[in-house]
Amino acid sequence: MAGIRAKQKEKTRQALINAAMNQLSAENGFSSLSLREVAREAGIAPTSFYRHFRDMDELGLTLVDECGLALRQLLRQARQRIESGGSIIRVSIETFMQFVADNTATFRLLLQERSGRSRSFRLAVVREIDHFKAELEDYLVNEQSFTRELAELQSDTIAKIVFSAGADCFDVDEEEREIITEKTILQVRLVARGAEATRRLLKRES
Amino acid sequence: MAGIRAKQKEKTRQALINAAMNQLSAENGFSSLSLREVAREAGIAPTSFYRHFRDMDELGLTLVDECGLALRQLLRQARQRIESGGSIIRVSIETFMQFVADNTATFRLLLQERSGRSRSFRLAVVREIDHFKAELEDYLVNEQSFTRELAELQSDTIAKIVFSAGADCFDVDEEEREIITEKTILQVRLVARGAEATRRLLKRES
DNA sequence: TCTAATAGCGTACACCTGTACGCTGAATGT
DNA sequence: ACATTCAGCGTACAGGTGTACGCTATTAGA
Repeated sequence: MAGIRAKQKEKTRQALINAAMNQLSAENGFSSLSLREVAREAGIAPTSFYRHFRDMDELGLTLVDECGLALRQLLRQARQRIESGGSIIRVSIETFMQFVADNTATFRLLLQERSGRSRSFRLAVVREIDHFKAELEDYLVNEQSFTRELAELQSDTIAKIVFSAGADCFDVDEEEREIITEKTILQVRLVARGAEATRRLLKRES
Repeated sequence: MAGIRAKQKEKTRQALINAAMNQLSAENGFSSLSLREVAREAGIAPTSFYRHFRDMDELGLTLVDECGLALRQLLRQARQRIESGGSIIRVSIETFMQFVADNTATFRLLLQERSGRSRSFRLAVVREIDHFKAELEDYLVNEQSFTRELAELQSDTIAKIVFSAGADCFDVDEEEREIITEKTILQVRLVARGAEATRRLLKRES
Protein backbone atom coordinates (compact mmCIF):
# COMPACT_ATOMS: atom_id res chain seq x y z
CA MET A 1 0.00 0.00 0.00
CA ALA A 2 2.98 2.30 -0.39
CA GLY A 3 1.50 3.51 -3.65
CA ILE A 4 4.75 3.01 -5.49
CA ARG A 5 2.85 3.78 -8.61
CA ALA A 6 1.16 6.99 -7.45
CA LYS A 7 4.47 8.12 -6.04
CA GLN A 8 6.18 7.86 -9.39
CA LYS A 9 3.32 9.71 -11.05
CA GLU A 10 3.59 12.55 -8.59
CA LYS A 11 7.31 12.66 -9.24
CA THR A 12 7.01 13.17 -12.98
CA ARG A 13 4.18 15.61 -12.35
CA GLN A 14 6.59 17.68 -10.32
CA ALA A 15 9.19 17.22 -13.06
CA LEU A 16 6.75 18.81 -15.49
CA ILE A 17 6.09 21.69 -13.14
CA ASN A 18 9.79 22.27 -12.59
CA ALA A 19 10.49 22.07 -16.30
CA ALA A 20 7.85 24.70 -16.96
CA MET A 21 9.28 26.97 -14.27
CA ASN A 22 12.78 26.64 -15.71
CA GLN A 23 11.69 27.51 -19.21
CA LEU A 24 9.77 30.42 -17.79
CA SER A 25 12.74 31.80 -15.94
CA ALA A 26 14.67 31.95 -19.15
CA GLU A 27 13.14 34.69 -21.25
CA ASN A 28 9.90 33.43 -22.75
CA GLY A 29 6.46 34.22 -21.45
CA PHE A 30 4.25 31.32 -20.54
CA SER A 31 2.23 31.45 -23.73
CA SER A 32 5.33 31.02 -25.84
CA LEU A 33 6.52 27.80 -24.26
CA SER A 34 5.44 24.55 -25.80
CA LEU A 35 4.09 21.29 -24.51
CA ARG A 36 6.80 19.40 -26.36
CA GLU A 37 9.68 21.34 -24.91
CA VAL A 38 8.33 21.09 -21.39
CA ALA A 39 7.88 17.35 -21.82
CA ARG A 40 11.39 17.06 -23.24
CA GLU A 41 12.93 18.88 -20.28
CA ALA A 42 10.91 16.75 -17.89
CA GLY A 43 12.31 13.68 -19.60
CA ILE A 44 9.08 12.17 -20.89
CA ALA A 45 7.50 11.73 -24.29
CA PRO A 46 5.28 14.55 -25.52
CA THR A 47 2.19 12.39 -25.47
CA SER A 48 2.75 11.36 -21.86
CA PHE A 49 2.12 14.94 -20.86
CA TYR A 50 -1.62 14.28 -21.13
CA ARG A 51 -1.45 11.74 -18.31
CA HIS A 52 -0.96 14.71 -15.96
CA PHE A 53 -2.57 17.79 -17.47
CA ARG A 54 -5.29 18.33 -20.01
CA ASP A 55 -3.57 21.41 -21.46
CA MET A 56 -0.63 23.66 -21.00
CA ASP A 57 -3.20 26.01 -19.52
CA GLU A 58 -4.01 23.57 -16.76
CA LEU A 59 -0.32 23.39 -15.94
CA GLY A 60 -0.16 27.19 -15.90
CA LEU A 61 -3.06 27.47 -13.49
CA THR A 62 -1.32 25.00 -11.22
CA LEU A 63 1.76 27.20 -11.22
CA VAL A 64 -0.29 30.25 -10.33
CA ASP A 65 -1.98 28.44 -7.47
CA GLU A 66 1.27 27.13 -6.07
CA CYS A 67 2.89 30.54 -6.27
CA GLY A 68 0.03 32.21 -4.42
CA LEU A 69 -0.09 29.52 -1.77
CA ALA A 70 3.63 29.76 -1.08
CA LEU A 71 3.45 33.54 -0.79
CA ARG A 72 0.57 33.41 1.65
CA GLN A 73 2.25 30.87 3.88
CA LEU A 74 5.44 32.91 3.95
CA LEU A 75 3.64 36.09 4.91
CA ARG A 76 1.68 34.31 7.62
CA GLN A 77 4.92 33.06 9.10
CA ALA A 78 6.31 36.59 8.92
CA ARG A 79 3.31 37.97 10.76
CA GLN A 80 3.84 35.50 13.58
CA ARG A 81 7.44 36.59 13.85
CA ILE A 82 6.17 40.14 14.26
CA GLU A 83 3.99 39.36 17.23
CA SER A 84 7.20 39.26 19.21
CA GLY A 85 7.89 42.91 18.32
CA GLY A 86 9.10 44.65 15.15
CA SER A 87 7.66 46.85 12.41
CA ILE A 88 4.91 45.02 10.52
CA ILE A 89 5.44 47.09 7.45
CA ARG A 90 9.17 46.47 7.27
CA VAL A 91 9.05 42.77 8.00
CA SER A 92 6.18 42.11 5.62
CA ILE A 93 7.73 43.96 2.73
CA GLU A 94 11.16 42.47 3.27
CA THR A 95 9.57 39.02 3.31
CA PHE A 96 7.63 39.79 0.17
CA MET A 97 10.68 41.03 -1.69
CA GLN A 98 12.70 38.03 -0.65
CA PHE A 99 9.92 35.82 -1.99
CA VAL A 100 9.99 37.58 -5.32
CA ALA A 101 13.74 37.15 -5.52
CA ASP A 102 13.48 33.43 -4.76
CA ASN A 103 10.52 32.77 -7.05
CA THR A 104 11.10 35.19 -9.86
CA ALA A 105 9.87 32.83 -12.53
CA THR A 106 6.47 32.08 -11.07
CA PHE A 107 5.92 35.57 -9.74
CA ARG A 108 6.61 36.91 -13.20
CA LEU A 109 4.04 34.46 -14.51
CA LEU A 110 1.58 35.78 -11.97
CA LEU A 111 1.97 39.40 -13.01
CA GLN A 112 2.13 38.61 -16.69
CA GLU A 113 -1.00 36.52 -16.81
CA ARG A 114 -2.77 39.07 -14.66
CA SER A 115 -3.41 41.12 -17.77
CA GLY A 116 -3.38 38.66 -20.58
CA ARG A 117 -4.05 35.14 -21.74
CA SER A 118 -7.36 33.47 -21.00
CA ARG A 119 -10.00 34.71 -18.62
CA SER A 120 -9.52 31.78 -16.27
CA PHE A 121 -5.89 32.72 -15.88
CA ARG A 122 -6.75 36.27 -15.01
CA LEU A 123 -9.35 35.20 -12.49
CA ALA A 124 -6.88 32.86 -10.83
CA VAL A 125 -4.36 35.65 -10.43
CA VAL A 126 -6.96 38.08 -9.15
CA ARG A 127 -7.99 35.48 -6.59
CA GLU A 128 -4.44 35.22 -5.28
CA ILE A 129 -4.08 38.98 -4.99
CA ASP A 130 -7.46 39.15 -3.27
CA HIS A 131 -6.24 36.68 -0.65
CA PHE A 132 -3.33 39.00 -0.02
CA LYS A 133 -5.58 42.03 0.30
CA ALA A 134 -8.09 40.28 2.54
CA GLU A 135 -5.48 39.26 5.08
CA LEU A 136 -4.05 42.76 5.15
CA GLU A 137 -7.49 44.28 5.45
CA ASP A 138 -8.40 42.08 8.42
CA TYR A 139 -5.20 43.07 10.11
CA LEU A 140 -5.97 46.76 9.67
CA VAL A 141 -9.48 46.34 11.07
CA ASN A 142 -8.64 44.06 13.98
CA GLU A 143 -5.24 45.32 15.11
CA GLN A 144 -5.34 48.95 14.02
CA SER A 145 -9.06 49.59 14.50
CA PHE A 146 -9.63 51.07 11.07
CA THR A 147 -13.10 51.28 9.56
CA ARG A 148 -13.80 48.42 7.19
CA GLU A 149 -14.13 50.94 4.37
CA LEU A 150 -10.89 52.73 5.04
CA ALA A 151 -9.10 49.44 5.62
CA GLU A 152 -10.31 48.18 2.26
CA LEU A 153 -9.12 51.28 0.46
CA GLN A 154 -5.80 51.12 2.23
CA SER A 155 -5.13 47.42 1.67
CA ASP A 156 -5.98 47.73 -2.01
CA THR A 157 -3.59 50.63 -2.36
CA ILE A 158 -0.81 48.80 -0.56
CA ALA A 159 -1.33 45.68 -2.66
CA LYS A 160 -0.97 47.74 -5.83
CA ILE A 161 2.22 49.34 -4.56
CA VAL A 162 3.82 46.15 -3.32
CA PHE A 163 3.04 44.02 -6.36
CA SER A 164 4.29 46.75 -8.67
CA ALA A 165 7.46 46.98 -6.65
CA GLY A 166 7.84 43.24 -7.01
CA ALA A 167 7.73 43.66 -10.77
CA ASP A 168 10.45 46.29 -10.54
CA CYS A 169 12.79 43.69 -9.04
CA PHE A 170 12.90 41.38 -12.01
CA ASP A 171 15.91 42.68 -13.86
CA VAL A 172 17.92 44.08 -11.00
CA ASP A 173 20.70 42.79 -8.75
CA GLU A 174 20.52 42.38 -4.99
CA GLU A 175 21.87 45.83 -4.21
CA GLU A 176 19.24 47.52 -6.33
CA ARG A 177 16.60 45.27 -4.82
CA GLU A 178 17.39 46.57 -1.36
CA ILE A 179 17.00 50.11 -2.59
CA ILE A 180 13.61 49.25 -4.03
CA THR A 181 12.65 47.56 -0.78
CA GLU A 182 13.48 50.65 1.26
CA LYS A 183 11.61 52.83 -1.18
CA THR A 184 8.58 50.58 -0.97
CA ILE A 185 8.62 50.76 2.80
CA LEU A 186 8.57 54.55 2.58
CA GLN A 187 5.70 54.41 0.11
CA VAL A 188 3.59 52.15 2.28
CA ARG A 189 4.28 54.40 5.26
CA LEU A 190 3.10 57.30 3.11
CA VAL A 191 -0.18 55.51 2.56
CA ALA A 192 -0.48 54.57 6.22
CA ARG A 193 0.07 58.18 7.20
CA GLY A 194 -2.52 59.31 4.68
CA ALA A 195 -5.00 56.82 6.06
CA GLU A 196 -4.30 57.96 9.59
CA ALA A 197 -4.87 61.58 8.59
CA THR A 198 -8.09 60.63 6.85
CA ARG A 199 -9.31 58.79 9.91
CA ARG A 200 -8.73 61.86 12.08
CA LEU A 201 -10.45 64.01 9.50
CA LEU A 202 -13.54 61.82 9.53
CA LYS A 203 -13.60 61.66 13.32
CA ARG A 204 -13.54 65.43 13.59
CA GLU A 205 -16.44 65.75 11.18
CA SER A 206 -18.71 63.45 13.15
CA MET B 1 7.40 65.47 -55.26
CA ALA B 2 4.18 64.21 -53.69
CA GLY B 3 6.02 61.07 -52.71
CA ILE B 4 3.24 58.86 -54.03
CA ARG B 5 5.48 55.92 -53.31
CA ALA B 6 6.38 56.84 -49.74
CA LYS B 7 2.75 57.58 -49.08
CA GLN B 8 1.66 54.09 -50.07
CA LYS B 9 4.42 52.59 -47.98
CA GLU B 10 3.32 54.51 -44.91
CA LYS B 11 -0.21 53.34 -45.56
CA THR B 12 0.61 49.65 -45.49
CA ARG B 13 2.89 50.24 -42.53
CA GLN B 14 -0.12 51.57 -40.67
CA ALA B 15 -2.13 48.61 -41.94
CA LEU B 16 0.40 46.31 -40.30
CA ILE B 17 0.25 48.26 -37.05
CA ASN B 18 -3.54 48.19 -37.05
CA ALA B 19 -3.60 44.49 -37.86
CA ALA B 20 -1.31 43.80 -34.92
CA MET B 21 -3.50 45.87 -32.62
CA ASN B 22 -6.61 44.03 -33.72
CA GLN B 23 -5.12 40.63 -33.16
CA LEU B 24 -3.91 41.81 -29.79
CA SER B 25 -7.33 42.97 -28.68
CA ALA B 26 -8.71 39.52 -29.24
CA GLU B 27 -7.26 37.26 -26.58
CA ASN B 28 -3.66 36.48 -27.49
CA GLY B 29 -0.66 38.09 -25.93
CA PHE B 30 1.78 39.76 -28.28
CA SER B 31 4.25 36.90 -28.21
CA SER B 32 1.64 34.48 -29.47
CA LEU B 33 0.72 36.36 -32.62
CA SER B 34 2.50 35.54 -35.80
CA LEU B 35 4.10 37.48 -38.57
CA ARG B 36 2.06 35.60 -41.14
CA GLU B 37 -1.30 36.31 -39.57
CA VAL B 38 -0.52 39.97 -39.11
CA ALA B 39 0.57 40.21 -42.73
CA ARG B 40 -2.57 38.39 -43.82
CA GLU B 41 -4.84 40.77 -41.93
CA ALA B 42 -2.93 43.73 -43.32
CA GLY B 43 -3.55 42.33 -46.81
CA ILE B 44 0.04 41.77 -47.86
CA ALA B 45 2.21 38.74 -48.47
CA PRO B 46 4.15 37.42 -45.48
CA THR B 47 7.47 38.24 -47.05
CA SER B 48 6.49 41.83 -47.68
CA PHE B 49 6.40 42.35 -43.95
CA TYR B 50 10.18 42.70 -43.98
CA ARG B 51 9.97 45.83 -46.11
CA HIS B 52 8.64 47.58 -43.00
CA PHE B 53 9.99 45.84 -39.92
CA ARG B 54 12.98 43.65 -39.27
CA ASP B 55 11.03 41.50 -36.77
CA MET B 56 7.75 41.19 -35.00
CA ASP B 57 9.67 42.62 -32.05
CA GLU B 58 10.38 45.80 -33.94
CA LEU B 59 6.67 46.13 -34.64
CA GLY B 60 5.94 45.55 -30.97
CA LEU B 61 8.34 48.25 -29.87
CA THR B 62 6.65 50.63 -32.30
CA LEU B 63 3.30 49.84 -30.66
CA VAL B 64 4.71 50.52 -27.21
CA ASP B 65 6.17 53.84 -28.34
CA GLU B 66 2.95 54.95 -29.99
CA CYS B 67 0.90 54.01 -26.96
CA GLY B 68 3.13 55.96 -24.60
CA LEU B 69 3.21 58.96 -26.88
CA ALA B 70 -0.57 59.08 -27.20
CA LEU B 71 -1.01 58.82 -23.45
CA ARG B 72 1.42 61.62 -22.77
CA GLN B 73 -0.21 63.95 -25.27
CA LEU B 74 -3.63 63.26 -23.81
CA LEU B 75 -2.49 63.99 -20.28
CA ARG B 76 -0.77 67.18 -21.36
CA GLN B 77 -4.00 68.35 -22.93
CA ALA B 78 -5.83 67.46 -19.74
CA ARG B 79 -3.42 69.47 -17.67
CA GLN B 80 -4.02 72.53 -19.83
CA ARG B 81 -7.73 72.12 -19.32
CA ILE B 82 -7.09 72.17 -15.59
CA GLU B 83 -5.32 75.52 -15.62
CA SER B 84 -8.77 77.02 -16.01
CA GLY B 85 -9.85 75.49 -12.69
CA GLY B 86 -10.74 71.96 -11.57
CA SER B 87 -9.24 69.15 -9.52
CA ILE B 88 -5.97 67.96 -11.06
CA ILE B 89 -6.28 64.57 -9.52
CA ARG B 90 -9.80 63.94 -10.75
CA VAL B 91 -9.28 65.24 -14.26
CA SER B 92 -5.98 63.41 -14.73
CA ILE B 93 -7.28 60.09 -13.54
CA GLU B 94 -10.49 60.33 -15.51
CA THR B 95 -8.46 61.12 -18.60
CA PHE B 96 -6.16 58.22 -17.92
CA MET B 97 -9.00 55.77 -17.44
CA GLN B 98 -10.69 56.96 -20.60
CA PHE B 99 -7.46 56.37 -22.45
CA VAL B 100 -7.22 52.84 -21.16
CA ALA B 101 -10.79 52.17 -22.24
CA ASP B 102 -10.12 53.50 -25.72
CA ASN B 103 -6.78 51.80 -26.19
CA THR B 104 -7.22 48.60 -24.26
CA ALA B 105 -5.22 46.53 -26.72
CA THR B 106 -2.05 48.56 -26.68
CA PHE B 107 -2.25 49.41 -23.00
CA ARG B 108 -2.55 45.73 -22.24
CA LEU B 109 0.53 45.17 -24.38
CA LEU B 110 2.32 47.82 -22.35
CA LEU B 111 1.59 46.19 -19.00
CA GLN B 112 2.16 42.69 -20.27
CA GLU B 113 5.53 43.34 -21.79
CA ARG B 114 6.52 45.31 -18.72
CA SER B 115 7.34 42.07 -16.99
CA GLY B 116 8.13 39.68 -19.76
CA ARG B 117 9.48 39.22 -23.25
CA SER B 118 12.87 40.62 -24.22
CA ARG B 119 14.87 43.12 -22.25
CA SER B 120 14.47 45.80 -24.92
CA PHE B 121 10.70 45.52 -24.55
CA ARG B 122 10.87 45.96 -20.83
CA LEU B 123 13.17 48.93 -21.12
CA ALA B 124 10.83 50.57 -23.63
CA VAL B 125 7.89 50.18 -21.27
CA VAL B 126 9.86 51.45 -18.30
CA ARG B 127 10.83 54.47 -20.37
CA GLU B 128 7.19 55.29 -21.05
CA ILE B 129 6.24 54.97 -17.40
CA ASP B 130 9.22 57.10 -16.46
CA HIS B 131 7.97 59.85 -18.77
CA PHE B 132 4.69 59.71 -16.91
CA LYS B 133 6.38 59.91 -13.52
CA ALA B 134 8.73 62.71 -14.56
CA GLU B 135 5.91 64.98 -15.67
CA LEU B 136 3.99 64.33 -12.48
CA GLU B 137 7.08 64.89 -10.38
CA ASP B 138 7.80 68.24 -12.03
CA TYR B 139 4.26 69.30 -11.39
CA LEU B 140 4.55 68.45 -7.70
CA VAL B 141 7.79 70.38 -7.36
CA ASN B 142 6.83 73.44 -9.38
CA GLU B 143 3.14 73.89 -8.57
CA GLN B 144 2.89 72.29 -5.14
CA SER B 145 6.35 73.22 -3.82
CA PHE B 146 7.27 69.73 -2.70
CA THR B 147 10.86 68.71 -2.10
CA ARG B 148 12.35 66.89 -5.06
CA GLU B 149 12.78 63.82 -2.88
CA LEU B 150 9.23 63.75 -1.59
CA ALA B 151 7.86 64.54 -5.03
CA GLU B 152 9.79 61.62 -6.48
CA LEU B 153 8.46 59.22 -3.87
CA GLN B 154 4.96 60.50 -4.36
CA SER B 155 4.93 60.39 -8.15
CA ASP B 156 6.34 56.87 -8.17
CA THR B 157 3.63 55.76 -5.77
CA ILE B 158 0.89 57.38 -7.79
CA ALA B 159 2.19 55.87 -11.02
CA LYS B 160 2.07 52.41 -9.45
CA ILE B 161 -1.49 52.95 -8.27
CA VAL B 162 -2.79 54.40 -11.50
CA PHE B 163 -1.20 51.86 -13.82
CA SER B 164 -2.44 49.01 -11.64
CA ALA B 165 -5.92 50.49 -11.71
CA GLY B 166 -5.67 50.65 -15.47
CA ALA B 167 -5.00 46.93 -15.51
CA ASP B 168 -8.08 46.37 -13.36
CA CYS B 169 -10.24 47.89 -16.11
CA PHE B 170 -9.50 45.32 -18.78
CA ASP B 171 -12.33 42.89 -18.23
CA VAL B 172 -14.97 45.19 -16.85
CA ASP B 173 -17.88 47.16 -18.28
CA GLU B 174 -18.25 50.92 -18.19
CA GLU B 175 -20.19 51.00 -14.94
CA GLU B 176 -17.52 49.03 -13.12
CA ARG B 177 -14.88 51.23 -14.69
CA GLU B 178 -16.40 54.31 -13.11
CA ILE B 179 -16.34 52.64 -9.72
CA ILE B 180 -12.67 51.84 -10.19
CA THR B 181 -12.04 55.41 -11.28
CA GLU B 182 -13.63 56.83 -8.14
CA LYS B 183 -11.71 54.39 -5.99
CA THR B 184 -8.45 55.36 -7.66
CA ILE B 185 -9.15 59.02 -7.03
CA LEU B 186 -9.61 58.27 -3.34
CA GLN B 187 -6.39 56.28 -3.30
CA VAL B 188 -4.36 59.02 -4.90
CA ARG B 189 -5.84 61.51 -2.45
CA LEU B 190 -4.75 59.17 0.32
CA VAL B 191 -1.21 59.36 -0.96
CA ALA B 192 -1.38 63.13 -1.40
CA ARG B 193 -2.60 63.51 2.19
CA GLY B 194 0.18 61.23 3.42
CA ALA B 195 2.75 63.29 1.54
CA GLU B 196 1.30 66.48 2.98
CA ALA B 197 1.50 65.07 6.50
CA THR B 198 5.08 63.96 5.87
CA ARG B 199 6.02 67.41 4.65
CA ARG B 200 4.66 69.01 7.83
CA LEU B 201 6.44 66.42 9.90
CA LEU B 202 9.76 67.22 8.27
CA LYS B 203 9.23 70.95 8.58
CA ARG B 204 8.58 70.70 12.29
CA GLU B 205 11.75 68.71 12.80
CA SER B 206 14.01 71.28 11.17
C1' DT C 1 13.12 59.10 -72.27
C1' DC C 2 15.83 55.79 -70.20
C1' DT C 3 17.72 53.66 -65.99
C1' DA C 4 17.85 52.56 -61.15
C1' DA C 5 15.30 51.65 -57.06
C1' DT C 6 11.94 49.20 -54.47
C1' DA C 7 7.09 47.57 -52.51
C1' DG C 8 4.96 43.57 -52.95
C1' DC C 9 4.37 38.68 -54.70
C1' DG C 10 4.86 33.55 -55.12
C1' DT C 11 7.31 29.52 -54.44
C1' DA C 12 9.91 26.66 -51.64
C1' DC C 13 12.05 24.71 -47.60
C1' DA C 14 13.19 23.10 -43.12
C1' DC C 15 11.40 23.11 -38.76
C1' DC C 16 8.23 22.97 -34.90
C1' DT C 17 3.72 22.41 -33.13
C1' DG C 18 -0.40 19.63 -30.85
C1' DT C 19 -2.41 15.36 -30.62
C1' DA C 20 -4.74 10.75 -32.34
C1' DC C 21 -3.80 5.90 -31.97
C1' DG C 22 -2.23 1.64 -30.41
C1' DC C 23 1.28 -0.77 -27.86
C1' DT C 24 4.11 -2.36 -23.65
C1' DG C 25 5.50 -3.54 -19.21
C1' DA C 26 5.08 -3.01 -14.52
C1' DA C 27 2.22 -2.17 -10.42
C1' DT C 28 -2.26 -3.30 -8.52
C1' DG C 29 -6.42 -5.82 -6.62
C1' DT C 30 -8.51 -10.17 -6.21
C1' DA D 1 -1.75 -16.84 -9.79
C1' DC D 2 -4.21 -14.13 -12.76
C1' DA D 3 -6.68 -10.26 -14.84
C1' DT D 4 -6.87 -5.35 -14.83
C1' DT D 5 -5.14 -0.79 -14.80
C1' DC D 6 -2.43 2.78 -16.54
C1' DA D 7 2.17 5.75 -16.99
C1' DG D 8 4.89 6.20 -20.61
C1' DC D 9 6.44 5.31 -25.54
C1' DG D 10 6.79 5.58 -30.66
C1' DT D 11 4.86 6.54 -34.90
C1' DA D 12 2.36 9.41 -37.78
C1' DC D 13 -0.01 13.35 -39.63
C1' DA D 14 -1.84 17.74 -40.81
C1' DG D 15 -1.05 22.30 -40.22
C1' DG D 16 1.40 26.48 -38.91
C1' DT D 17 5.84 28.96 -38.58
C1' DG D 18 9.86 32.21 -40.20
C1' DT D 19 12.40 33.43 -44.03
C1' DA D 20 15.62 32.86 -48.36
C1' DC D 21 15.38 33.77 -53.20
C1' DG D 22 14.15 35.63 -57.45
C1' DC D 23 10.54 37.98 -60.14
C1' DT D 24 7.41 41.94 -61.55
C1' DA D 25 5.47 46.32 -62.05
C1' DT D 26 5.50 50.86 -60.83
C1' DT D 27 7.66 55.11 -59.28
C1' DA D 28 11.71 58.32 -58.84
C1' DG D 29 15.38 60.57 -60.64
C1' DA D 30 18.75 61.78 -64.49
